Amino acid sequence: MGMPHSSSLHHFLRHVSFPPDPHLLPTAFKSCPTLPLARALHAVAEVSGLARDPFVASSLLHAYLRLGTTGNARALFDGMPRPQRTVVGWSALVAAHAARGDAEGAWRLLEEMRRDGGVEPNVITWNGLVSGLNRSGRARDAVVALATMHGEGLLRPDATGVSCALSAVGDVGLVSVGQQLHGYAVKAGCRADACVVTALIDMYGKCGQAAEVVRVFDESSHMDVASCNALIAGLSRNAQVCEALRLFKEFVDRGVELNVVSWTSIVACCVQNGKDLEAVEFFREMQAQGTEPNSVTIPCVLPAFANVAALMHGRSAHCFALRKGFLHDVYVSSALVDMYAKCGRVKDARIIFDTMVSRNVVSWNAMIGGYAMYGEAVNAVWMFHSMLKCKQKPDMVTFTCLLAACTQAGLTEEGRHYFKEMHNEYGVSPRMEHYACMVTLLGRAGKLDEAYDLISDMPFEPDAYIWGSLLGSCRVHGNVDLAEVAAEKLFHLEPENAGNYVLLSNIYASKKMWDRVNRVREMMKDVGLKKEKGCSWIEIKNKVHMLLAGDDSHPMMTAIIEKINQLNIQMRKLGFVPSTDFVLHDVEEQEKDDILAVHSEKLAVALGLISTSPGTTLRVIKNLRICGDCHEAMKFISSFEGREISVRDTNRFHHFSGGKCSCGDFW
DNA sequence: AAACAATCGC
Repeated sequence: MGMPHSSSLHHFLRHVSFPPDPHLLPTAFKSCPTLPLARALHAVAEVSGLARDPFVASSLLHAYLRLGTTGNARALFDGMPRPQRTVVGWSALVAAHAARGDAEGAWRLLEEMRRDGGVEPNVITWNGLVSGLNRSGRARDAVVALATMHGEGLLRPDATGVSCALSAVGDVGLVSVGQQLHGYAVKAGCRADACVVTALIDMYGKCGQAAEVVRVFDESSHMDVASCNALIAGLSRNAQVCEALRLFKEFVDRGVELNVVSWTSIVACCVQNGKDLEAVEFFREMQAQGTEPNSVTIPCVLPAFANVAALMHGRSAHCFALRKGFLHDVYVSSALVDMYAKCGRVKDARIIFDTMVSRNVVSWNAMIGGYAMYGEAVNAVWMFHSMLKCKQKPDMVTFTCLLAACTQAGLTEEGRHYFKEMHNEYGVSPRMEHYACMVTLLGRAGKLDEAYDLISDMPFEPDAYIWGSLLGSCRVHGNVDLAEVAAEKLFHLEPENAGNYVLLSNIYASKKMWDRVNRVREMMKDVGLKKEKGCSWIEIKNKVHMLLAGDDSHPMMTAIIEKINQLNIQMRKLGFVPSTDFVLHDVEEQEKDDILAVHSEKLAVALGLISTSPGTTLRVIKNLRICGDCHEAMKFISSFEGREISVRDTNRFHHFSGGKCSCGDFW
């Protein structure tokens, strides 16, 4: 219990008198800022005999509930004479239990008020129950309450009740119940209520009904900012990012009074749909037009900075959060931990983590995942054990991060151990991503048969990622038989993924099985292939640059290409031989200009080299895994340019320095 | 007596 905010304390003190006054006390309780003060004032009321006054008792009951003690409230309520224990008091108690996530306690109270109190719950009791359960994250219980209420013929809620109910239904994803409520709202005549419109949009959005989201919005007559915001969020949830952007611009043009939620929503929308640079731009724009970010905006925008390695942007968000006192917010600090880790500053991530006032499972996972990205498995394992010591229960993401750390560092035994333990000790059933980690872990250790057995014993159908991992390991260890099994599955699961054909063909080539190499090439011609475009980001002087493989639209492209040619000459002199293993990878690009076939990370590094002063560390982020050829090249470049170069790919960090990589060529 | 829109980690 901290010190009350001085202005609320002053406000409160205006209503305290001595001797206590029966008309003043209820006002005092209404504005009472802390529990100890409420208890003290309760004692005063008790001694003076004013506690028996129904208004005094009722206001004290609500003060106790507002300040979070159901125990004191209940004791007070039980001490009240029976006629004073009305549906109002019972409803408040039910709502308070529900709001704390205590669904069982709320149901027990509901029973008790009927049986012992002889009081029937009304619509407000039910609304309080549904909305409380929903707000405390127990949407499922809220829908059960809703169904019970319906079963008892009590479903006559007003606009507020319908809004609460829709919110709960949306969280559970029960579109049919949502439609019934929609119909009810029309009949009850609250369909046009602003809260109901917003709640309907929200519900349809959460239930995956994008068309309904737009329809409800279009049918609403006035431009309510909350419903505009719900529309953006609903479209974002359903991957309709272009439509969301279009409508947001329209809101701006039509002069809708956008608020901080609107701007935060569009930032979140961009981040959730892979438009990180656009998110950064909206974040800038919101501040330019005078809307200050709040403690929700910061964790929304930080993943965008993290995804494009915008360390400077991330740092200024950190400073802003510090100035505004947002660092106490676990969402803000957890997002900062992740941002620093992903921007190459795992030590700074750790400092944030260590100074956090409260941590949840997400904070721990961000830190463990951070160490995993750096291949620092020892630290990841140490964090995991600290987490257990701090009584924080691990969840499935924890084990994904932990197993990934073991995989990156080649800790085969430890990985096996935690995979067994996650289910046996912590009751977390392994899911696809855990099996994928294990297949990679075993595959890298050369235990291909064991990896295959694990896949065969999986309780659900393995996905392409699993088979892809096995195929990759077969490439490393030259296992043709298992490679063919894996490739067969992959050609079925994702026939258009060029990488699988390339891998199998490379395996055949390494065994000099040329007829099979040709057969795979024929297959590649028959199916329309899709290759994900390589894309890299680098932050130079507070600006993030995006470089695309095979795209020469960057304004500095001529200088970049010149630098790459110069690097190639120097590398050859130092004995660099382009790896033949990756040649087929670029087979389609052969006809194009050689320069356009340069991978995006090389373009980013070349741009970094020519745009920063000597010795500056270069931080590059890439959307795919770094290829072996680029990996070798980076080692050479770090050596003769005297630069630290860090490349974060989809898997982990590669920190190149003095001709060596932090991954030890193991990745 | 109660209420709608935006948030962190795979």
